[in-house]
Amino acid sequence: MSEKFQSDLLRGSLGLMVLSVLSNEPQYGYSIQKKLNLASGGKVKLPAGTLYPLLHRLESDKLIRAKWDSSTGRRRKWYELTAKGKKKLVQQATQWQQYADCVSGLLGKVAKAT
Amino acid sequence: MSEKFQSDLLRGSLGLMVLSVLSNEPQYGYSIQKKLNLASGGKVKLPAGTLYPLLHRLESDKLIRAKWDSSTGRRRKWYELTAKGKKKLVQQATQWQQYADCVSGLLGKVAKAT
DNA sequence: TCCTATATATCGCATCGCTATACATAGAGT
DNA sequence: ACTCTATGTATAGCGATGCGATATATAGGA
Repeated sequence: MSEKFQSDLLRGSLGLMVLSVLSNEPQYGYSIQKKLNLASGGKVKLPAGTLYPLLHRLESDKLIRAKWDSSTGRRRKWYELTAKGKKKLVQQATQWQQYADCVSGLLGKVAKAT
Repeated sequence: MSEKFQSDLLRGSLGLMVLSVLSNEPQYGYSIQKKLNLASGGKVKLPAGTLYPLLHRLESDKLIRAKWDSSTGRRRKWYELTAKGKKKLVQQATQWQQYADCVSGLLGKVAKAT
């Protein structure tokens, strides 16, 4: 139970989900990984090889901002949303909902047949 | 208005949408293109460079079956679902709905803030 | 005659999720 | 003291695929 979603489904929404997690409070990579896994009921398991390059992309796009912290013994890189990131989050969330509604609409008949 | 969705969103659901269109009745490539565009309110504009390779993939996966027809003057390649394709359609539609619900759930707070 | 729509096809680029690999430390169990 | 697991970040390279560009061919209308 709680199988993983196929990779292709994640395309185009992983960045959005990460931004969403960060909208509540600053997080570091590993905590984002755990939060997403938990919040999705174990369905979204971000491997490190996906997570960190993604965070780097979001940072170079100025959607998030990074800050190292070693004061707690553990060396962690904390991320927080930038103003641009907050705007992007709302924008993309809206677009995602539209897209999901669109696909659901197209699948309407199929879904009923289930 | 009626902008196109970004490419990455389409990943993992384009095949599903094509199967869905074919579930009603056999179609040829160009008609699938037009149907999807229409059914999505102009939001899904499948370029030929996406459509035909996709159809070839679905065919080599035995999800659809092709048959040339030149009797109408126009040379057309008609596609129809195989039994395997019908099964796959239901399966993928179900998974897509689960995924969409999952993402929507994660975006809940953001959506409300809109 | 020319232009647009119809109809299918392929090449090669760019993107990005993932596996594999690497490195480093904290803390618990033996 | 030692080992094992969890924590924590990082990159190289592979594979899949959407898309722009390009090619080819024909029907039908202006």
